[in-house]
Amino acid sequence: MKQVKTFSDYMNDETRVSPAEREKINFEIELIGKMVEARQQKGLSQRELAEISGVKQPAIARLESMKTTPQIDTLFKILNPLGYTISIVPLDSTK
Amino acid sequence: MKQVKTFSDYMNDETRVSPAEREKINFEIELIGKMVEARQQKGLSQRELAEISGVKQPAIARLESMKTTPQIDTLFKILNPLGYTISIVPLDSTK
DNA sequence: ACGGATGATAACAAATATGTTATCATTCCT
DNA sequence: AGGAATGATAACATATTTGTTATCATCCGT
Repeated sequence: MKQVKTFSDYMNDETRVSPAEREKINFEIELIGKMVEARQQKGLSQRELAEISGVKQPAIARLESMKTTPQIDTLFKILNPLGYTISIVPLDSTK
Repeated sequence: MKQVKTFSDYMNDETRVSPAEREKINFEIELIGKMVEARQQKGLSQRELAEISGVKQPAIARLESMKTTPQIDTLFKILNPLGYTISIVPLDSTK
């Protein structure tokens, strides 16, 4: 049994988390961070972003508190007015 | 009001689409292209990729023929063994 | 011609996200 | 204190994707 001391240890343990799951978790952390930061930096409330993006305020709240993982169309609806998009990149380009 | 479900519906819809919808279309084009190309370049059949990724063959077929838009966890499950991941980038960095 | 592999599709169940509406606790301002 | 704004949450309906299982047509090699 491996000793798990940190979050990184947990994330790097492939017996518990697959590489794809790790990618997803890292992506969500990055997503929520940029999403919340950009929204607040633009001085927008969840309700205002809801009006602009077309995604309802409860859905935004659920996403920001990581209760749910967004669908791709929801992702673009929210990221677009915040000045972001997503792109596909080779795995080794992120190291 | 027309129901828009697939990429074909987008292409056959002459009405305007929002910026977020356009981002989604571009993303899906990029995704399917790289997904199919990488799979074939690795000499993998849909069934083999299904075993490796954990995503069932019918689901892969639906995605490659753009019948459905993947969920984010499905996206990572498929892209990871093909050597890709996705990242969040500023909008102007894609021009 | 035959058998195997391949991609596509059908039908239904299960899982998950979002819409909708309402409400709540907290913070902030007057 | 009072009121408005904010983020979070509840409950339920709706929409969409995926799992599951089976089947089909086509192509390819023997």
